[in-house]
Amino acid sequence: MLEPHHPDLGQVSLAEVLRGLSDPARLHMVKTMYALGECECSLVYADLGLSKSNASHHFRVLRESGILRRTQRGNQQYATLRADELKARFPGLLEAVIANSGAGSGVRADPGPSGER
Amino acid sequence: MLEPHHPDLGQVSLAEVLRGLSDPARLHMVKTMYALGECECSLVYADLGLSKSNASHHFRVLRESGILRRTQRGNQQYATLRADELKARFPGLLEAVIANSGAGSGVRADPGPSGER
DNA sequence: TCAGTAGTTCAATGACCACTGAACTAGTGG
DNA sequence: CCACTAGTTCAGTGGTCATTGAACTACTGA
Repeated sequence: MLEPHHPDLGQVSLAEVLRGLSDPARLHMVKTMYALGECECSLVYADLGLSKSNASHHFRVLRESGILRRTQRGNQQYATLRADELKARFPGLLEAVIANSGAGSGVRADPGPSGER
Repeated sequence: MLEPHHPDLGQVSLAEVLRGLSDPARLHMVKTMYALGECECSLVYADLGLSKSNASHHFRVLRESGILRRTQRGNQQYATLRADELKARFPGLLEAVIANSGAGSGVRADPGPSGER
């Protein structure tokens, strides 16, 4: 398998990183990786109920946003947050996201009235 | 004109806020508002080259993500970052975004010769 | 009343996104 | 060689997004 491309973080804009983080499933994945360090992909999305192909999609988005790095060992893919690089490029951002990704931050409590338009 | 709806920040998820911030134009708007405090909408998007309707769209996204508050005085709409509320709800996040929204964060930079990695 | 200003709403367009299931690739171990 | 496991790629679907231009609302000042 071809080594997937990992962008130079210097080339990644803040907006792109935020876009990568702006999905509840991906936030959950990031949080898990932050807690576990390098880990098998299956571990990251096991409790998320994502299908294989959907998980693969989200991993790709995160990789292309510069948020994680993937490596292969044997039969399995491993994923690692590019935590140090992110902290160097966007100081305080990852810390804030991790600190605020707890309960109540990824899921809304109430659908909201959506009373307009 | 009907008062627009401003969501309770307690109901807004981190993913939604990140989504609101994940566009270069909106990041720019947020940065401008952070620097200027309450200000006329026209000031916020004047140097962005956004059309009126497009700017109105982005203001609505930011409002619905809980990022800003809009008020009307006379003929003009004013926009204010909900900075204190955001800092209370997602500590460190707004600070990190503002601090990293400078040059090179919203727009891809030139590759740069001192290539690393 | 009338023109001008400020901004919203609407319909439409093209792009992209999340998600699915099926087909595919690649490594592991019998 | 064969099945098994782990994950990717592909085509397609429905939904949302950014953007535009035109029509509309609402306030202001002459």
